[in-house]
Amino acid sequence: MTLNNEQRQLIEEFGIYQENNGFQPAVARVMGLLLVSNKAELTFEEISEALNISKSATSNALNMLLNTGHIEYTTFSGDRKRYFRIKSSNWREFFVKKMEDLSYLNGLLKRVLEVRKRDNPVYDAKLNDFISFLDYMKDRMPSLIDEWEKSRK
Amino acid sequence: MTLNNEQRQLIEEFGIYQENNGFQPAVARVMGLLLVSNKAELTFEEISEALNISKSATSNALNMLLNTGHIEYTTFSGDRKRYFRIKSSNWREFFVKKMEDLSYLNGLLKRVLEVRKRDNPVYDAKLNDFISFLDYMKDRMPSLIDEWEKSRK
DNA sequence: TCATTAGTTCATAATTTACAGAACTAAAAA
DNA sequence: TTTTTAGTTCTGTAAATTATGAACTAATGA
Repeated sequence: MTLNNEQRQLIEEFGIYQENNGFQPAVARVMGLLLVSNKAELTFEEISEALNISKSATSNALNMLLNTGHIEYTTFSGDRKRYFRIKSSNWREFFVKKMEDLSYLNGLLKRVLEVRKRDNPVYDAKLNDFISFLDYMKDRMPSLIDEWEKSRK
Repeated sequence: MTLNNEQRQLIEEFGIYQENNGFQPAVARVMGLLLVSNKAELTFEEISEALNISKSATSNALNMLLNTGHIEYTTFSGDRKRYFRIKSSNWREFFVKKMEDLSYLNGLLKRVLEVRKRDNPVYDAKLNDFISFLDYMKDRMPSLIDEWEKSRK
């Protein structure tokens, strides 16, 4: 597990990005490492050593990432180790989750409109604008993905 | 400042949503209150009392939200109080920020491709897919917003 | 000029989080 | 059968976060 300085730097930057997305620091670093490393698959030990985190932190991080479907592992017969890698199918899911998040927000905002009673209708109108915008986005998203796929061919 | 149970509930749910977006609990509740309250504009005191948070927590939350451009206030002559409200222009900015966030991620991923040296080209291919997808999204977003605006008329 | 109001700042307390280290377990190897 | 390996779980704690309350400030009003 040799990492050059650029790789180490990138792991940190990606780590901070994912911390801001609500991941624990060590978990975020593991994702960064699996993304940036020259080897696609790394063992428990390699991860623990490369990132200088304890076995318990490594265990915790890997299990969290397994549970949330961010990583997976393969095994080889006659080798007790597991080889962890980023679940590559996950990019699409990641984006879908971002959209679902907006969808959840939109649900909250619709309830806000139902619950509050404002004298000045301008406020409700503005909020309605945003709600309609989010609805529109959600609507268009599938065809947008479609178009992208076609444009690739 | 009377809030019914639905409103209180919604403030909490919106609060948790915004906590997950990186806001402090009290800050998130202040946003929720300003969104859900029947009055569009609330004073320092009303906010502090409605949410049952100390003056210092209120001061801190309001200044944070002012600094980050999430709220604004008006004043009335002969009245020393400030009347805080959500900056309504901000919905658009909120969405733009989400997109910028994806754009930042995309920048990181492009650097990942440059830095790592994978034997199996399939991994790079998959990552390239995602990068190209994000690029495509960023490209299409302005015209999508355009279309939405036209569809409103 | 003194009191009040509206809000800020500071020290500190309470809570949460994030991780290390050690003891442990279960399977495989010797 | 004992040892090694690969990882888990549990306990303690350092550090960070978040909020409180009290003291303070600056402006207004009486």
